[in-house]
Amino acid sequence: MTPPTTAATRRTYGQACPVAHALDLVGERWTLLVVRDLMFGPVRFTDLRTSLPGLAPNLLSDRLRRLVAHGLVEQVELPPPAARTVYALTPRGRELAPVVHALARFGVAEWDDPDGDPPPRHLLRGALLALTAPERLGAATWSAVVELPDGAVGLAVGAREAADDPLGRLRLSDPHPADAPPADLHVRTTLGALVDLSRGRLTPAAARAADRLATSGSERALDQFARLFGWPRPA
Amino acid sequence: MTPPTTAATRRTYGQACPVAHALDLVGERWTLLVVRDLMFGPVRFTDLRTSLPGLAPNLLSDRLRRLVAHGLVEQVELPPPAARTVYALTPRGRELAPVVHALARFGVAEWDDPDGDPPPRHLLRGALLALTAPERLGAATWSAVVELPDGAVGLAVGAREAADDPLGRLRLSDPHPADAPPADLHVRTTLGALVDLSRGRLTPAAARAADRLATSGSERALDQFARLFGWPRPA
DNA sequence: CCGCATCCGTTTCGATACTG
DNA sequence: CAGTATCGAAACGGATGCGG
Repeated sequence: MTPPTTAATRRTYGQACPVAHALDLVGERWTLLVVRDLMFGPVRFTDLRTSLPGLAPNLLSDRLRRLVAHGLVEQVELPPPAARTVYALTPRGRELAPVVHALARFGVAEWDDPDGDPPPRHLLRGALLALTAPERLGAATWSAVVELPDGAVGLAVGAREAADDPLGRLRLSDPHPADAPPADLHVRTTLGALVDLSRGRLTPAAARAADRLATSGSERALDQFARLFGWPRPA
Repeated sequence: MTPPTTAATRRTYGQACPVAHALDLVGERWTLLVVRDLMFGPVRFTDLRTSLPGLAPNLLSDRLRRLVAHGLVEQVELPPPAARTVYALTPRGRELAPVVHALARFGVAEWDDPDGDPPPRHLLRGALLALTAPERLGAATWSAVVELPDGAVGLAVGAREAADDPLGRLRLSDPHPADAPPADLHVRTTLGALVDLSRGRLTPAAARAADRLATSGSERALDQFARLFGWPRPA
């Protein structure tokens, strides 16, 4: 009596609802983590394997195939001198940036002890991004270098949205390019301090006193930085 | 030879990443749709069953239990005169609003023929919300009634965030309360027209000419409404 | 009727092995 | 390096049942 299940039965919510439709595309296990790892630029199959331990290769294969089929990801063939094919987000795929960012901001609220349990290097930019609230960006343009124990990340705020960047005016680079123009601001701190600051559990003054924060450079840029990361105002 | 898998292995990503952690909490199948249906207020178990056809009761049970365990949902016992228990988002659970909203905005971009395949009534507010871009809200406060073929939805923009509302300054009510103060603006249209307008595939003038849009009331409120829903400017 | 718990066939996942 | 093939273990989906 089993209805023949025409093999077309890929599990779908099939509701006339935008949320349900979005989850039909990216709601499966691992899919949004794959998108996360494509968010900062093209990567190879193997890069994804190492950045997503626990994801079996057949599943990664399946997820990528499905993302490609839905037009969110494309396979790009590189010129022969080097590694063959990379996966990259399409413009439509980049529209998932707000989804990933919203998840990151939600998840970061319960992130305890980021210093004791630091993310692998390739997640550094994402961790920083999760602490920012881009809607609080002022009109100014500025740049900064954030020096964390694991390395330095560059941060630049442009005047307008960069078309090729999923993140709008914000641009993160890891590692910070050595030949970049000098940044307006240098911040030396730890992820844990940034988390505590953004939650208002720590004031900049207290962080400095505890040697968890040191800054140098433009005062104005620091002001913007503090706003972007939600630091408590000195009042 | 099966490794004993200490039974503690509930599938978790276990990555030191805010996105992965968020998905550990709400990444399972159905979970975010349950949250979506709690977003506009408390509902009963049975309400969820009817608003989520295809979700088996044991799974709904499981999802709710898990959400409660994580502090995102709470079970509220109602006074005896009526239906017993309802499920409601906790303040922490309401912080998922940006996630659901981001998914809705992503999903709505591929929503074709909303008039031919209209969402069930309880999703009307969500469908409207998916078409808005709250970051484009001006400072003004105003209210409107949107009359769709399936019913009228009230929309009110407050001066400040309402603490008990996940949506910030935006407040949607369905059905539009008959005893509410008169709205600044009346909009009679269809979901399909709103979608086309927000995608810039239709101008307000063309929509009026085709009898897909009729408005009355405050010009200023209409201006705000058009901005909020991303209508193309007459220019 | 409401709020689930139980049972069971089907689908998906996860680990490992293997191939161009 | 970039995947495919295989197979046991979970998770899911549907039906049914049962106490309050």
